[in-house]
Amino acid sequence: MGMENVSGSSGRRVKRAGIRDVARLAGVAPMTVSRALSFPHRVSIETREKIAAAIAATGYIPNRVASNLSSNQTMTIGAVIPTLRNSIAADFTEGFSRALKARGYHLLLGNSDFIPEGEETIVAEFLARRVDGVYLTGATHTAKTRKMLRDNAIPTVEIASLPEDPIDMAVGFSNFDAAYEVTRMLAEQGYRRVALFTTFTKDNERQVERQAGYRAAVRDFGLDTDPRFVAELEMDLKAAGRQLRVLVGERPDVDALFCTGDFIAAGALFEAQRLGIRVPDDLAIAGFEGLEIAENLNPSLTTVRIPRFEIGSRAGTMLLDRIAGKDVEQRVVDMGFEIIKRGSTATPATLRRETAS
Amino acid sequence: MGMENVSGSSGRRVKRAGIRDVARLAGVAPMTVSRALSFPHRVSIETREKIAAAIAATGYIPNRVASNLSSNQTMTIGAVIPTLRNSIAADFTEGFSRALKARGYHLLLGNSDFIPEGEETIVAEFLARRVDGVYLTGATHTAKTRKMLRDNAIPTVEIASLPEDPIDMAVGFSNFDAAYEVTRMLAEQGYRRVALFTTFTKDNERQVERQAGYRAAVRDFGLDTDPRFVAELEMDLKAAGRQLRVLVGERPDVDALFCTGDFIAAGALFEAQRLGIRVPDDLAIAGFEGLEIAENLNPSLTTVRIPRFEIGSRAGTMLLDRIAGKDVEQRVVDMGFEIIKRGSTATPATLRRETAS
DNA sequence: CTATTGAATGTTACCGGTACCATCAAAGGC
DNA sequence: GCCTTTGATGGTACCGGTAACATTCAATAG
Repeated sequence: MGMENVSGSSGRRVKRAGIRDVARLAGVAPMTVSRALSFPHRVSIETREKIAAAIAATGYIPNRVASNLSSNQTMTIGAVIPTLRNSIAADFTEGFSRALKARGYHLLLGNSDFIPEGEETIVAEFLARRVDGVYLTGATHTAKTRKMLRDNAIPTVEIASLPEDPIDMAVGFSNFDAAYEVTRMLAEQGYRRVALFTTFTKDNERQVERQAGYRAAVRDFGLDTDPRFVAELEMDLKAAGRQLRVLVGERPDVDALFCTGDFIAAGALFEAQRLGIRVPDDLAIAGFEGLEIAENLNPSLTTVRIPRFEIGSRAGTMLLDRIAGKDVEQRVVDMGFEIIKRGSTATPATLRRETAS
Repeated sequence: MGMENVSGSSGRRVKRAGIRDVARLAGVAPMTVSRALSFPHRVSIETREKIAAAIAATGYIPNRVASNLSSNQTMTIGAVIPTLRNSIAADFTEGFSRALKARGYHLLLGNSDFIPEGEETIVAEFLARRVDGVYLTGATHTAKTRKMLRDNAIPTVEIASLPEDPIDMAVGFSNFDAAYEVTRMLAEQGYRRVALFTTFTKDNERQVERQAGYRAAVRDFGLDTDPRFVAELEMDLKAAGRQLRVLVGERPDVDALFCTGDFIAAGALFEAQRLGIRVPDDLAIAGFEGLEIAENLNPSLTTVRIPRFEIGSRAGTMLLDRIAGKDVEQRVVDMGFEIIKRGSTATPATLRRETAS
């Protein structure tokens, strides 16, 4: 009793010191040891020192599992990410993770692979593990996921969108507006035949929204609506290159290309270079996300800067505040975006000529 | 008893069903419910169905925290990653995470920010949470980290290097050999003044090894040893561009540049384009990691392909085998690397001329 | 027909902490 | 000087499962 089993490398079982062992050695009650660790100032200095000595002597490592069970909180947040191989999700998570660390919380991670049913399984497991809160990427979830989280009153934050009906809280930006504004900017710069490359829109409302924003602007500004101007492709540089060849094959007169991801845009830009298509003179290219690479490309890439890290860390503080019982005034927080105009979408040559004359 | 507290959104406390509630409703003993969930075939079909009905009726969600405490295993692996904002670490982790998922294990994540003391804190927390195994990035750890893991006999796997004295197990490749081979290849192609850009080597034995491999090859093949050929910089495209300007300012005759990261190489390549330095005619550039972007650049980038995903997943299966008590024959697994020659390091113009004559 | 066996199920105690309440001595108030 | 308050510590039960062992009973063997 008071000693945990440890499977030693030699195969024999060793007992690990427990709080009762520490207490005995320090000549105090187990409860006092517990207090010394959780609320040091509630214990006298001498006792604290005796306990510290006993802990050092026994090599005691507190058992958070037992502590979690007893105190009914795990100091753990469950996070569902589509995949880590995705800079933007990684940045959200990084910001989030830092906010947690600052308050002693830890991150349990699950990959959904962009599949809502996968997310559902992970969330169920999170609930079984009694996480104190849940972080979800995006706003597309199964009905069961939503119900589980709500019925169990789990503080939850959804990242990257602005859902109309959040499960609990959300931090993000308007994907629709951002795409609309990029398209408007292109229209105002004089481009008329603007193509769109998005990644797959299935179960990904962010891409859906971006596509919708683009379409709305195309309509509002009277741009060319050829359906061949819109393509969904894998999040892959090579796929972007391939699709660019298709596009210029079908519509050689395309004058601008909006990609809902900077890597897609980079892939298209590289392919354009290979094809001898001058950017932006023959074709303007705009990206999305504001990754570091965008400003280093030649020409530098016009893009939408998303406050990725900030969204993550804001989500973290909101979630922890909620867990701590503080009132969260605003359930859906819009962190905005910023269009960064760069060389890849300079005013087109035709316009320049007109302006010059 | 048998009911857990749930803090309802309305503030009132609701009792959550426990295994005893399910048992009562199904008319069986709690133990039978536990068995029905863990070893269904050990329970008769009728009983199983009664229990399933009771679970559905109560909305029972098993409490893994209690289960973990009682069974003394958490089905959790703790992973320390320097940062998620790093494609290569993300790929390792992704492969690892998939291997875990296949066997029902979950991932607890901690960021060390490349600081060994940060890692130490995280590992201590992992031990307190009684993770079943630990995943560490790299082979640079504090003495205390090593001691904690060994004394507690925690199955551990170190990723990305081939440590001489692994804490327990390791999966990686020889960073030294890879860098040596790239440098040799450049030497054999006729380059004599080969520069090196690495990221910071402090507490990062992978970069140290790569730099050492480069230096060994420089020596073995009689290349120019000007110390100004070696630079350590941030993992940042812009920093690479800046450093390239410094380099060509100091040594305009540099004929090749080896970067120990593909993004660094890309940054250098973009800057070269801006400076009017032709690649590979004026300057050859080689990268490291084998990221997707490498093959899409213009010219496409020579690089070292690391089996990132495979390293992660192999590490996962090794760790779980070890936890399952299977013997792991090989403690340090070398997953190799592959040099991919592409356009950015074609034979230099001077050599081409000679060859042609 | 009784002993043996094994599948299905039950009983009990325990995993290692902490919530909650009790106790007790010293300090402070009037 | 007596009562209340405060700080330090202790005792006990309990968190919600499961390990280990016990029990029951029908099927099979001898």
